[in-house]
Amino acid sequence: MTEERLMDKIIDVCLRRGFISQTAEIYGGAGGFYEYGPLGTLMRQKIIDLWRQSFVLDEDRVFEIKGSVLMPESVFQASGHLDSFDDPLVQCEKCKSMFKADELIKKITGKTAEGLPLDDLDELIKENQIACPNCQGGLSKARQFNLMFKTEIGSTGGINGYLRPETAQNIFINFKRLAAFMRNKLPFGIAQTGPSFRNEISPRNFIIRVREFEQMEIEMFYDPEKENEHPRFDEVADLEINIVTREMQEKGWEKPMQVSAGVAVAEGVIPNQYLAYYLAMEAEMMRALGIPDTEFWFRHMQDHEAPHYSIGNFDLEANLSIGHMEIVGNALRTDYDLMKHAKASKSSFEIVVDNKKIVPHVAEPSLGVDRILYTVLEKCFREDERGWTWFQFPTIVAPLEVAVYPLMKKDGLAELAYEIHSELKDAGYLSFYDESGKIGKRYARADEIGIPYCITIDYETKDKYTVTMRDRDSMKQIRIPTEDLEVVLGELMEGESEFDEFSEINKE
RNA sequence: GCGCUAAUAGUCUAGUGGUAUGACUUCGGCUUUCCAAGCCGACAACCCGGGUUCAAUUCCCGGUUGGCGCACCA
Repeated sequence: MTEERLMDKIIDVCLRRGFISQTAEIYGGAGGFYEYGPLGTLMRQKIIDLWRQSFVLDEDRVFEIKGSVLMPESVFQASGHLDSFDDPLVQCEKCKSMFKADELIKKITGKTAEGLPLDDLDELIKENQIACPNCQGGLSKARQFNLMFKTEIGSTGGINGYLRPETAQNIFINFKRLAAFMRNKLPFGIAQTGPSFRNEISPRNFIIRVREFEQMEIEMFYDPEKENEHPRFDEVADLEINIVTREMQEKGWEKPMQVSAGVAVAEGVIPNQYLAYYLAMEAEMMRALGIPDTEFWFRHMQDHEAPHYSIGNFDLEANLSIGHMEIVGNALRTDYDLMKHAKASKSSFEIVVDNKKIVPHVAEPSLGVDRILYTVLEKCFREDERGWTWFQFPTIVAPLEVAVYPLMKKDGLAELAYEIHSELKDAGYLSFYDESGKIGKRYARADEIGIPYCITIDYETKDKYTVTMRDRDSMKQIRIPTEDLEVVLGELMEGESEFDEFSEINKE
């Protein structure tokens, strides 16, 4: 196939129409960093708003915080993030185990190798014929893994600081105050959105694998004894989700298992209600964003794939043109983080439940804004045989919601159209006004960036106080009284009425 | 991070040891009473640094960024 890749087509539109571009482009760029333009920013905000509404504001015992992006070394020392990745590592070519090069050399030879350059470490490994301690396999060359961005805090560089590799840590280290705010009663959740940073070895695939990314996370704290007493689980129990179990992965499989959240917990497919609740919520959110059920599943990660803090991840994987890609991670972090921070900070993170002191367990849905946004772009992308493209965005994620056009500039139509546009903006719609060129071209421009509705003002608007409204997906047009415009638009956007319910006007 | 490969207007491209082709887009004008029409005009580019050369966008070296493969991916 010499056909242009879907991702390239999407990148093309993103560049031309103000969605996304590379950071520091005029200076040659910086790998793994992207800038969101006017339309990209509007979409991002809508995705975050949608999440905030259903995952935070609709809940009684979930609150959002905003933590610091840069934190002192001690935080990541305790969390375990620093341990494995601030040192030169070697990897076994055979069993793929990773080892700290300097520690391995010291263990075998007794010589201190700390702080040596990579070449010297390689030399020592070769000289002493050091092999993999597990399987005796050959070792790779030493490599520096700085997966966290390091800096110094204070003008004289008093202590080391790191950009956070996940937003979650702010929540764990503030646990005492947050628990007090929640009056030391379980369950409760703390949410956070914001940027996280990972100095990826090899950024790839546009905004999929990047070094700065936006997360939407919740740490849901619950009593492990009551892991199947989620207060609102019955509201999602009947929702269907697609799951790929570990067993299916071992035996081979063709289609994911479709099962309701309730049945999945009852049959032990998903470990508990707290995790299952979020899988169901995420599936609902994906559907709302225009990503069909058939295009994603939740995969139970194999043991060796799960992060160091999780006893089992269910990742939401989307069926993208570049293969299945994790766009949401759902982890069971148990009491791992609270225990680590309690020990390191000499604090106590216990909560009294039924006269017993317990350390809460944590279920964590971690959604990547950038990856979700890219998935929306791919799944809403449409192209016809002429090569014209458009985005079939649901209104809830469309960067602009309505475009207002005068059929022509003259005879006062432009002024009238601008007035209607202003009123729509005042009413809270994301409206866009354009009077240049021919009407057909303006429709095409609107389609390309996925504006769901276009309003055209013509002579009948002046004479009979009606406007035409054009539906992006069907290209059908209806004529409605100007005074009904805001209401009709609202009903269409909320899905309370269908475009077909209104009388269609015939095209020439 | 390794290997291969590429880099020319906003986008896609042609081409060259003597400053660069075309299309689309954008903007202005004419035309135009509902789906990228037409006509006129305008704006706008050789990734960065060094070397060779009288002269480098072109050749060489290094870097950056992208793509593919491997590896990695909390």
